[in-house]
Amino acid sequence: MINPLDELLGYRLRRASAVMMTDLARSLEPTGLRPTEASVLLAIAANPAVVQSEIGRALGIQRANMTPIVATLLARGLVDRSASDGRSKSLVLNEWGQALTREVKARIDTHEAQFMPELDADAKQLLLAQLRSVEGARRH
Amino acid sequence: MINPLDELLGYRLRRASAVMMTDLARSLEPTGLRPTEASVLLAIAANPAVVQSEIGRALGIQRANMTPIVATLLARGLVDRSASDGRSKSLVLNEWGQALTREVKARIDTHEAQFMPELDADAKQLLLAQLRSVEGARRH
DNA sequence: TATTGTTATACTCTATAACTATA
DNA sequence: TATAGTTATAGAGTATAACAATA
Repeated sequence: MINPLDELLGYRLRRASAVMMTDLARSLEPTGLRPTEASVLLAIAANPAVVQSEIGRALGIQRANMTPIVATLLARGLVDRSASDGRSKSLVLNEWGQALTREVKARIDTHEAQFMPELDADAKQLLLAQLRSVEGARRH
Repeated sequence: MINPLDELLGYRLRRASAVMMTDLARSLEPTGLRPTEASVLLAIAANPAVVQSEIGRALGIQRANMTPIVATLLARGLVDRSASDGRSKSLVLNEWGQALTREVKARIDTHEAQFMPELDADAKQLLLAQLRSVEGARRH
């Protein structure tokens, strides 16, 4: 059967992304984290005392959707939260969060390596740059 | 703020794909079709009398999820369905479906062009090939 | 036995609107 | 007025299991 979408950038991105997301979800399963939760965990790890809404802006997650994600990380005892000013709340990883972050990073590294077998460092950087350029070509 | 996901292929694919999917949905809005429905429409157009389950296999849509998509296309009067054998059902576009397909193709072309400003034909083919290779590197 | 299509259902991610409290 | 966080809700896409009808 002819697939008329084969040559479409948007379609290829969607399929490639779906494959990697499915594999990532499976790779993270032993940590009990979903991809979105893991991405927030890594963002907190890289930016101690960051404010919740700022993570959302950086990761493209809306404020309203950050709430249950952070609630999950708090409920699992990975993150500590304290008032930054009266309305903002700073997030930091505690000891368990840091330990789990190391495991998450290792699992993501293994996962990523599965999908870039034949690309050298330069080709990988070019590919990432092209993807950023696609993302940045957003229409307004 | 540092985004520790910036260099991850999976993350860049996800973000780029999300941007294009959002724009595609908006580009298709005047047709009343969602991206998934449009993709099935194009698949039928390219493969007259194709069977429903085969479209699903080609597009990565499960049988169970094809049912409501095809039902929408039937309800909109774009597609005709007839028994292929006792259990399979052949799908063809009728006159309205063909007309809407032309509009969908035009809108997708415009949409795609927005996101590949500086790539020549060779670079585009290379990029598509890399995305196929990512997709094919699926673990089992 | 395997396949087609269907139904029902659940989960993940995303989107919007409205509310409070603080700045 | 604008921002941070919350709540509630809806939609779109995807996933699985079970079923009837047919190959």
